[in-house]
Amino acid sequence: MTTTMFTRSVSDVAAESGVAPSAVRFYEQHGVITAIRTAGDQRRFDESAACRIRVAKVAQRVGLTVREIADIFAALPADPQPADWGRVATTLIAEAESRTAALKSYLNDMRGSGRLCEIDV
Amino acid sequence: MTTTMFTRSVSDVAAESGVAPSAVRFYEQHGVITAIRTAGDQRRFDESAACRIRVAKVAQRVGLTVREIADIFAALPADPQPADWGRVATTLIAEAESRTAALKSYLNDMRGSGRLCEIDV
DNA sequence: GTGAGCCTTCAACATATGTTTAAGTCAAGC
DNA sequence: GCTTGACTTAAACATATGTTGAAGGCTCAC
Repeated sequence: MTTTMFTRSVSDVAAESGVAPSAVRFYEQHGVITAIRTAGDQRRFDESAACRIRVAKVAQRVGLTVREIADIFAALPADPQPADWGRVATTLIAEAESRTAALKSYLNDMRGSGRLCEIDV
Repeated sequence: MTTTMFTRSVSDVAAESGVAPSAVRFYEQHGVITAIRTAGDQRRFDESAACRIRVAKVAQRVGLTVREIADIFAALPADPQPADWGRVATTLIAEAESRTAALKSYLNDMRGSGRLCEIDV
């Protein structure tokens, strides 16, 4: 069993995930990623950090807030396994589809409802 | 043919759409809705204003910005007809589904790509 | 053990999305 | 004609999502 290695610095994770170092610190402050500290108080991340950030950026595009994403990621254990990521993926997709369904439903209802925002296909 | 009537005040539209009067002014500033002015410089909206706002609120939930929504609504003529709303609805749904597809695609790709964010179903 | 290049925190700034408040205008009923 | 209530603009405030800059500390390769 390999112990989780917290070897990445802020700039490592920034480079791996394609965001600015300031964003990496921001995501840590808001619980999207977590870090341990070195004796000299520097952050060290494990390999899942860059992954969490990349997923978070895509999730933000479907309307999820950083807080909501952090809440969903709370289900990920330390050293997440593929199955853990799978459950998170399912949750994220369900949320995105739910919001799209709400949009479709609202737009569809417009068609039916009297003179209220009449709509046609 | 009925000429479009700009009869609603800010508070009328706020009540009809379920947002605060300040939000109605905000959406006008950002092009989500448009108004004419009375001789006394007060805003008057047509019946589509409350509808635009309600649709905008649902669209924001799938990640569209106010700017993006205003751009999509730019396709609506004065006194929009059901068919006009239908085209806007199609555009909004396509955008929402595109973003959800991007999320799914990204999460799905994670599964395949080596040791990069391994994921399993 | 030292210098270059990271890292730290904190505060200010920037943009998006609004709300609140202040000071003043306008319309309508009494 | 005066009061009342809704309207106007402008600025300040609030939250979310970051970026930038200053002042200083840590690490690693040499």
